[in-house]
Amino acid sequence: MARTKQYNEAEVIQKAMHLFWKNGYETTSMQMLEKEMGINKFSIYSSFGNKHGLFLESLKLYRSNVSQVLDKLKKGTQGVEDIKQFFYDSVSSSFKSDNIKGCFVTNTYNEFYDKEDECIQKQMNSFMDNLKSIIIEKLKMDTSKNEETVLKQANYLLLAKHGLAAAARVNTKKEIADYIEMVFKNL
Amino acid sequence: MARTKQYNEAEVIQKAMHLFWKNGYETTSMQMLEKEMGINKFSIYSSFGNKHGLFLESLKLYRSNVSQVLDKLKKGTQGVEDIKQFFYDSVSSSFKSDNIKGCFVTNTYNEFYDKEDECIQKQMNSFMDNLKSIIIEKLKMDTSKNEETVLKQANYLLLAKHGLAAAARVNTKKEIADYIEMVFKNL
DNA sequence: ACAATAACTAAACGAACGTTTAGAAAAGAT
DNA sequence: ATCTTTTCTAAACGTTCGTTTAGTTATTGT
Repeated sequence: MARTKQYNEAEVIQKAMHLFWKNGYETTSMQMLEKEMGINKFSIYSSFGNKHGLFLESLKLYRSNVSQVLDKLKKGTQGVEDIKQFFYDSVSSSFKSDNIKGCFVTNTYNEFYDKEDECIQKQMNSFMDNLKSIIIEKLKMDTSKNEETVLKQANYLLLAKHGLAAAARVNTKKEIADYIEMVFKNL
Repeated sequence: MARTKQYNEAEVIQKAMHLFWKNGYETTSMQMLEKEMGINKFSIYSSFGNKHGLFLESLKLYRSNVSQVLDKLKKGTQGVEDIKQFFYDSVSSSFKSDNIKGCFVTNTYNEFYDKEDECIQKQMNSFMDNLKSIIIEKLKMDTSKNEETVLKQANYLLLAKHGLAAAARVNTKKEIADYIEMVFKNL
């Protein structure tokens, strides 16, 4: 046969993901990706097609990482308390090391909102829809709430989560903790 | 003397501001600015130095526009209710016409957060500090709140405002109204 | 050991970016 | 009306972008 790859695709995607996560799509250049991933442009293109393909793989990896946190939320039995814990879990990964970069999905959502990119939009919407249905499920555990209240609170929480992810990039851990506590005070 | 300018600087800044507001700094190209402002690149450079200078002028214009809303907040006598109204006022301009683009300052804050641009950072910080002190002032109108509570709630509201501005770009008017109502439910 | 084949390096591609510049057009002062 | 001065047009500047391509290196099966 022939020569074998000198890099592991899963490993280099992870490195690409962190770069995209930190800087966004447009700001991250192929040059930066080369350096961070430790492989040549040619290798990137032969493995992932193009920059966009690499970004999609990074998004998928992020989602699969985050699915652990979502599973934990899904399996919870404490309703609103589970959601609150999910909020904390969501931002906790932003504080590992010194890289505060919010939520990759939300960052992407903000960057691509008016870009008309079907692949990305699809990923975003399925993520958000999934999250919303889980939140509704948790809220319904409190049977005293009627349908309307549940939906209103779900919308509120989604927006709070969105805002939190955006704010997580520029605020301190304490400020964010205070914010989460206040958000759930209202439920 | 000689030929006179065929455009009004104040007018073209306004057009530039809307473009930057909608797209952010990097995404807005000189080509787009030429088209939107209706003048040539040469004119832009002779009036504003460079793209960065034009952006700073756009930010200043935005702040001076927004200062009306801030003055209204400052003059309010109803404490928390004034802040709530300020939240509504802040997003209302996003719904004039179909251009939902959040808060220009917050958008800029997010884009420039890790860019090390002193001029921009300075503008951002002075805006945020100013807003925070006004919010604290309003919260203190309720004399039953102690210093600690006031500071905590002010941080909460700033973060909520930040998140709101980010979310305003992707959410509907109703979702945003629901969010604001929930934010102020127990202050 | 050798030929075949895939992975690698590095240079170049066209396009778009922000910025500059040389020359044409126009308006006020004399 | 002419001269002077400034604005405007339009083309080109050097970089950087994402992407491609020719040529070299290395590994595997025979």
